Amino acid sequence: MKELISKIKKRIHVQAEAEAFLYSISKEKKVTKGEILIRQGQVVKKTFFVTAGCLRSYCIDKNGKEHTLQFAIKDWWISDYIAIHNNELATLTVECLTPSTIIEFNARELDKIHTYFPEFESYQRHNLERHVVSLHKRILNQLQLSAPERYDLFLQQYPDIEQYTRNYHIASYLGITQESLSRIRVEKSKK
Amino acid sequence: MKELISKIKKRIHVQAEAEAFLYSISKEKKVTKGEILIRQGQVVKKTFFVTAGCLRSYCIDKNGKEHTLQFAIKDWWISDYIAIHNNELATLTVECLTPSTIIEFNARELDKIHTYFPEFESYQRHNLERHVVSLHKRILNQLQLSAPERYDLFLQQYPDIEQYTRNYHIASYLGITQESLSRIRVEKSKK
DNA sequence: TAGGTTTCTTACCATAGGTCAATTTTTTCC
DNA sequence: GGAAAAAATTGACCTATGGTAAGAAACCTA
Repeated sequence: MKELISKIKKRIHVQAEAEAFLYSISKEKKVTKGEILIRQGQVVKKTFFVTAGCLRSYCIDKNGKEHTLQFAIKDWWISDYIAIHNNELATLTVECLTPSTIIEFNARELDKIHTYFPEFESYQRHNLERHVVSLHKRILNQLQLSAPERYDLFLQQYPDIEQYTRNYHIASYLGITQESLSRIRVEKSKK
Repeated sequence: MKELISKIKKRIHVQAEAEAFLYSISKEKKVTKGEILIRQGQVVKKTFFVTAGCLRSYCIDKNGKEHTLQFAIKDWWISDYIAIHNNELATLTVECLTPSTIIEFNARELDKIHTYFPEFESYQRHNLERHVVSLHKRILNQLQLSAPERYDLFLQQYPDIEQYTRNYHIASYLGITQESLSRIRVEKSKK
């Protein structure tokens, strides 16, 4: 929790009351590998800040295949924002990939911080802008790059993530099968 | 411009001063079909609100192929947010697809509205949240749907856009070639 | 409304990546 | 440390979509 607060403090002034509020609505938790924090089809109340380890969010399509939307490592937030924003049931599943430490927030409560402490508006707006930009880039990459190119870029962008993930997690993020990823890795190692 | 202000007023209170500020930094323009508002590689200073017609943003890859990131019709914003946010040269081109009316803003000036009139922070945060959600959905659709399914969904989501666009605009949004889209349309009409 | 340009369609072939199944390797956990 | 489970690899084959090129249709614009 200290990490999160000091991260916020780098960008805005955090009053003692705001800090206390954040503490009051959060709970630090250790989660084990394989634990499911949000399950597709259920009500989503929580959002998570990762302080150690790695989580991912994914959806399961009509053929039972998984598609990874996001990985979250230290200092990232993860939840099902589609469900939270639209007030719908979860379309995503959030799964813990390694033993991790997270801070759990009630999403509705957390949202109130913008009302109580308006300086958080600008903090959050900035975060969302950054997020939008990274999503724009991801979409453009998906449209214009081949599978091997996307994999190379992924390794650059997330150099540390392979230690946490299985190959099929990465494949399902890149939009290919694990078999294809395996072949791409073989080709790459030949060079 | 009235449309934009009344749109904002639906969500927050807009002081007369804020309204005046918006007027002072904007310019309503008519643009013709084919006009380029932002060109890949150039400095991006402006952001556009569409009041009539249709624009799109796209990038050109190393093989010269276009990939559409976004269409913008009435009441949508469009620019190269990657460039604006990262203070880089444009990676996108913004092109006018039909005769359109737009309101042009200097992006830096517009950003100041959040400082001068903090109630716009929450307005903008809400917009960004919605945008993030729609981008999440687009990524998931791209990962899990076939080309014909993506096309069907596109027609549902943008029922009016076909009147403005050429088929290859849509194809490049869906991540397929115009020839493939043509074949998909033939199959669809057979049913 | 003619002539040129752009867009769309179609046919044929090519290919990236998918599917399935068998095998090997790695991880898990008692 | 070793059995069982999970993950990764590999090979043979398949399929959705891409590439190319040519002709048809649509659309500007004079």
